[in-house]
Amino acid sequence: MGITIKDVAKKAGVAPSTVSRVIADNPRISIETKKRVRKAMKELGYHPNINARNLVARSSQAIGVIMPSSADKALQNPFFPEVLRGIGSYAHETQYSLYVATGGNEEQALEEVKRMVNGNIVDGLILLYSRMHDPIQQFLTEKQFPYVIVGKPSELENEITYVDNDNVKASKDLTTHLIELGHEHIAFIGGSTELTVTIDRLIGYKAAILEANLPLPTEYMVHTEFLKSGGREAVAQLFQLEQPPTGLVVADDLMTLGVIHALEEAGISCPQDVSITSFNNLYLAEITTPPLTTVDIQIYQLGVQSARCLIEKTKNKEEPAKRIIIPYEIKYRKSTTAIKK
Amino acid sequence: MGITIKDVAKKAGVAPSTVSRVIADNPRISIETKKRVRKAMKELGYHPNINARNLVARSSQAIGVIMPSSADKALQNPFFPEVLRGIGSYAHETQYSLYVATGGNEEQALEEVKRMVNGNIVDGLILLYSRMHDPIQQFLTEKQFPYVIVGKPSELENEITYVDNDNVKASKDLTTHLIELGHEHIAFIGGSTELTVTIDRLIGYKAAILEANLPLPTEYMVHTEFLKSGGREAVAQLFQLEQPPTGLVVADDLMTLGVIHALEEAGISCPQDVSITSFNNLYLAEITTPPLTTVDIQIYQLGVQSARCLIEKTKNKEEPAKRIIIPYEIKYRKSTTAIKK
DNA sequence: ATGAAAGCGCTAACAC
DNA sequence: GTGTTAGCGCTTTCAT
Repeated sequence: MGITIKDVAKKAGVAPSTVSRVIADNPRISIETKKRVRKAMKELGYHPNINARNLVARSSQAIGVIMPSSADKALQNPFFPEVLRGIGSYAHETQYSLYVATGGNEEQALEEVKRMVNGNIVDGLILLYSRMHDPIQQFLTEKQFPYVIVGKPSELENEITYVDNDNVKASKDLTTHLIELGHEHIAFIGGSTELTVTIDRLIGYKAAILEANLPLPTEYMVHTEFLKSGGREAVAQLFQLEQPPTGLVVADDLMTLGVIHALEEAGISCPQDVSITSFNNLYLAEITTPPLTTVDIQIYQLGVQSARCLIEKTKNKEEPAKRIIIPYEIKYRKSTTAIKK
Repeated sequence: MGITIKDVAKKAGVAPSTVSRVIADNPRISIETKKRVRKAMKELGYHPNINARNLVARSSQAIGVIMPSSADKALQNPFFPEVLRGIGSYAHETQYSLYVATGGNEEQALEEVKRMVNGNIVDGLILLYSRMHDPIQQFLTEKQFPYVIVGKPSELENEITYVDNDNVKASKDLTTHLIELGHEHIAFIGGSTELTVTIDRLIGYKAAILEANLPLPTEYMVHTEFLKSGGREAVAQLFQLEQPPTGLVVADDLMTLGVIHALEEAGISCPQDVSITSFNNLYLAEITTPPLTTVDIQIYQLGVQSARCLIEKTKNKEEPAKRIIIPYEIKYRKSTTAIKK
């Protein structure tokens, strides 16, 4: 089963190596033989065996994508298919294949990574999350295996290539927007503090608040599991306070959906009673009630650029670590409004 | 770079073939040599080169997953990461790797499929969509390449293995539920009529309506692009009618989100003015306002079972085509209520 | 129970 | 320009 390079060679009346060179489009082969060989390939329906090629080339022309371990529901976030689409697009362009690992739990994820790396299945990896004390990162760093992070590394920031937004600034902008609308009581709802993205967005929020000389009670900074129970607890906590917030910075659109729902249940409506700002500009940010003022972080581009970086890196191992910052754009919609006096 | 089977053989004082047999856990090797060889592998940090193995085995221990071409926003549907998680879980268990292709457009998707199939990159494919006149399916069928569909094939139903829900029945149940709540004017909002899933859900809807001897004006069956513009047109169309519906069967939770939003804009509220039923039980179905009555189609299981079928099939090419029907469960929530008299 | 050797399909020196 | 040949790392007869 399967036409090989030899069959083509025979049919075209040349040596196998010539066929190989034609495939590689080696300039030292005459145009005429190229034509003849290509014709033979067509007629026989030849397709190169990637495994054989990779075996000798010691590379796989494939990159791996590691999703966050799926114990939590975070994977249901449309963020992931969207980055994947970006990565896939660049991979396709450059003829790379795309492996994914959706580790059930942390341990399984590590196993998969080891399999991919040790088995020469992929030339490099993209991590779609960034956590502190991540055994996968440790493993890759030790092995000196090429990888890039979508998001910001929690440590060794200068030694790891990553693709990210300026989340601090974006968050600050968002908060400042609320301040400019007259809000003086602004709270922050974020995901796990283990995630660097949460931390950055928190920092930006704090910076804006402090700069404006507004109060910053610790009760205004709430962290909830990324999706679980839709931010209900967060809302409960915040709106029981003596001085409940009138503005909210929420770290993710999907979380915001939960927040809005919890608010409605509590009889608080957006934007009349509370203005909400959010992150990611998922498709659903436009079709919620109200549509969300949110940061478009260009998820697709995050994907494309991470793939680009990684592939560069696998081709040139000496490529220095770099950071790529993807610009963001705030989409102003109906979930924010000026404070009523 | 890389420890090979030879290094292990030398260190353990055996022949390479013996090491190979140890890896395969061949019973004809004595326990003692096995131990010795395994020890050597550990000490050297040996890992088999998958490419070499696959080259001789003529298999890749990998399966490919084809997403729908991402031109539309459908990919942002959390359905996809969720099936992927299911597939990945089974693949991991069985030590298979997972390739994905997120074709930009139809043509690119076909290219990727050809690359995967012809290059021996994968042993089989899972299609995460089912469309009429799909060139990818045609290609695979011609090649006799193993594949399974998540969803129902539009043709050759008995010759293709697929994993699906009983969408007709589920849709009928949903519609009947509305009827039992006293609704007499029930409309259907579905996605593209090219998708078999839409068709099945439409059939179920119709069956229930007819069985109850209710009117079934053609204006009550609306098809909109799966996500685009959040069902706004659909809503506009339906609620301009002389007799607007009081019950809605919508083919997807994410679409429903758009529908609810459009309704609110039009001053129609759910469930007071219109009851809504939906499909998929995405995470967000619980955190919308109101929470949705929706069919839990067990997306994760769809993934697991499709992987299981496919892997069985790649191992035994004679495995007959079969259909696996995953049970569903209707989640009754607040988006449906009895009609007010 | 183990070793020797051939070969999977391809590429890359090295010849000429 | 093109052919010859030697592997890449592994599995798998065929011997012993």
